[in-house]
Amino acid sequence: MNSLQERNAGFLSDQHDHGDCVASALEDAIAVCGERGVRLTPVRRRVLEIIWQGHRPLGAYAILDVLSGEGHSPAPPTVYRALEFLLTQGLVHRLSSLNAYVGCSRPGHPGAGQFLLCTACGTAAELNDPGIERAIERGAAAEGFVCRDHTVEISGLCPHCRET
Amino acid sequence: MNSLQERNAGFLSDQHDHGDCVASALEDAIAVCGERGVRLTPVRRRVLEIIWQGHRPLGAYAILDVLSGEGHSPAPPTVYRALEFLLTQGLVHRLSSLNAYVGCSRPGHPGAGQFLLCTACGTAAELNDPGIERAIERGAAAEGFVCRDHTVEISGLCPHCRET
DNA sequence: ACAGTACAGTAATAGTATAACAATGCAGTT
DNA sequence: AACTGCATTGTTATACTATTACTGTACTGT
Repeated sequence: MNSLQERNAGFLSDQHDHGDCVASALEDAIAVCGERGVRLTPVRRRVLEIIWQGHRPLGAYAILDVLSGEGHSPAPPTVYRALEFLLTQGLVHRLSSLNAYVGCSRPGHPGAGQFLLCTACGTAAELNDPGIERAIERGAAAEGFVCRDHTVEISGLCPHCRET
Repeated sequence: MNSLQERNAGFLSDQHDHGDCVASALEDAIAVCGERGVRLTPVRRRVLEIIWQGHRPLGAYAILDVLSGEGHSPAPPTVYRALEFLLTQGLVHRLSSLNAYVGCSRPGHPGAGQFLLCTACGTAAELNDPGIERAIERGAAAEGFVCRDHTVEISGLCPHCRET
């Protein structure tokens, strides 16, 4: 199977088996958590799966709704705690311009990534573009600013939607 | 008087007369609104002033608190409507990673800008860095994505705070 | 079995933002 | 000056996002 990174990078084009994509994300998450000695508990795992169901960012309460439809019906803190764990482990990202969460295409790797958000279909694609990162680092350094983290969310039209 | 852009760009260094900076922002706003035939009403003007009181991004409810301390006591929609107007006219920016609002250093110019957010002192500096913008445009184009808008919020330490 | 710790459940509440409708006020016309 | 139309603001209620604080449960190592 291709790496998740390869799969996800190409998902805006048409060769994309999404079933594999979710399964692959989960495998990677299990591996990452195993290496680090942290526990991917059932709730955390289920939240990660739900997020990976689509390439659309999902709000915390949308995740909660899915869980509620499964007899589970947890309260908000349960979901937020799972999200916090997944964020800490680098398994999901938070998109602050949408108040929503999306799977990380390079589980366990450091770095914030950049996101292409289609305003028409709602999909999010992750970039890890060294050119963008360098430009940001330079721009910050020119002001004497030390960069610790960054949020880059680009909204527009994905290849599919720009044609319609 | 220097242009607002010049003043603001240099505000992380030490030559910065903040009184002038607010006055200048207000003058520019009046000019921009005049040219466009839109009305900078008292509420809108006051909200803009409050935002320009500091280079710290301010939440909508913090603005509301300031207004309440002036006998005014408006409800949230009043503030949000003023903010919406100011955003539309390019007089303020919203920082979605902070749910907060900050004055625009190039009132009336198009473009989203990039922000340096100091996690120690809370100041926000705006960049309009063509290098970052080009890198983003390229990264998006490489995925066949049409870029309409972007959010770039860089957190870290400003020149003052990195020394302590 | 036991203690210690991490995890999840639960209830309440804080913080951010908007919908819907009523009232007011300004601009241009008669 | 009175009238009309539209932009603006007031007001109430509510939606949406997130966290605090406290309780209970289950896994880990001894």
